[in-house]
Amino acid sequence: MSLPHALLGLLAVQPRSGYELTKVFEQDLGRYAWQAGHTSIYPELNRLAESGLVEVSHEGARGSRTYAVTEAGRSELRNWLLSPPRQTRVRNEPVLRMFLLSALEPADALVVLRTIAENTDASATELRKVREVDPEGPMTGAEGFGQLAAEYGLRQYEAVRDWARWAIERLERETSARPS
Amino acid sequence: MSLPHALLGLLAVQPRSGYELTKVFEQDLGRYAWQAGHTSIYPELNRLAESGLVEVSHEGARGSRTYAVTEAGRSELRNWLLSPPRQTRVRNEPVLRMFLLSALEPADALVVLRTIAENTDASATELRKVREVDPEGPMTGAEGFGQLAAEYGLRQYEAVRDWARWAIERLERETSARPS
DNA sequence: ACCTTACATGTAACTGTTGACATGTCAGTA
DNA sequence: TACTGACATGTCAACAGTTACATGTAAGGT
Repeated sequence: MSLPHALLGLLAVQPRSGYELTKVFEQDLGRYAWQAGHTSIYPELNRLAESGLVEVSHEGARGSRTYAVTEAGRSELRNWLLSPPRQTRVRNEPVLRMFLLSALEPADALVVLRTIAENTDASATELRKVREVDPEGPMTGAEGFGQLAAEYGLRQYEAVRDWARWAIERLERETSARPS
Repeated sequence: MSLPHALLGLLAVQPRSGYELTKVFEQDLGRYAWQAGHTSIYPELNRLAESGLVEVSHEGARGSRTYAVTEAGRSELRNWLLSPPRQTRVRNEPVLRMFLLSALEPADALVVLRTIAENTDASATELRKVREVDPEGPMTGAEGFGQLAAEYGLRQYEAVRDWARWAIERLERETSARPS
């Protein structure tokens, strides 16, 4: 149940409407960290408002409501982020695929590994461009969010790519050394 | 819904009982890739057996049933692993925490980052020891599974640690450069 | 004989999430 | 004026996953 904290965190950086929050979850946040659709977000915002952790700071056109964290909400967020990282539920399909590679014959495994290496390398290259738009921008606030995220994603991609290359090399060496 | 494929993959490496599969999910697989308890595994095994993708290869003591993949199951697994990686559901609390760091004041963010850097460094050191037990073991089969997993986990930890150190450095530089 | 621990499998209620459905506003344009 | 697309929020049924409950066997120690 991290969704309330995710919302609290986003609203702590700047007040937003449910619709805007939905958009954020479609970007890097939902891509790397936590995914949520508007059908989860709107009810959760109402719950948070009821508990007094957020409040409607502005009502705009088309019935839009902009939410902002309250002091209680900011305190709850800080509490959560500074508390010991509890055990976490992992559910990562790409990683699962990597784990299951051993179940394939070496030739098939190599095909998959090469695809992984290519895709992650391409993604890393793309992210590097994004990062270079403003390489020395501030790390806190709305832009800093993107900076941290971009750098994290970049390093993730590079790590997976390098792992895939390492695995390919070992697998090739092994296959040629003792062919079945 | 990757659980059936995870089970198929594990059984493709070697036949196991539901109990043994449960144990595997408590190790690295559940730690890095996909987590599942016995209450999901047993019903799923029954479903897979009904669809003919696995079969009971042996019945042992205490009512234990050892499952093995059928040809159909092996084909389904290969299909899934070689097919284009569909979009995946991300749900990763540690990463979410990193994303939300920007919502904290720099001093608090530094505390969290230092903890992350220390923890991931410790985990990396531990994993490096595990890996060195058999650094040149085979990559396929039951042992190779562990080798790939260990290397992947190691590189993940190191990547996160390096990212945290990078973020700490930038944050410190920024804080001292223009203190609020 | 009794107790404890690990082995081994299962059901059912509850909770959380998603997908389909639903409604309405506002701006631009044909 | 009518249409289209983006904006904006919402409900509800279906489904997935977890927790708590439940049962029983085998091995080893006291």
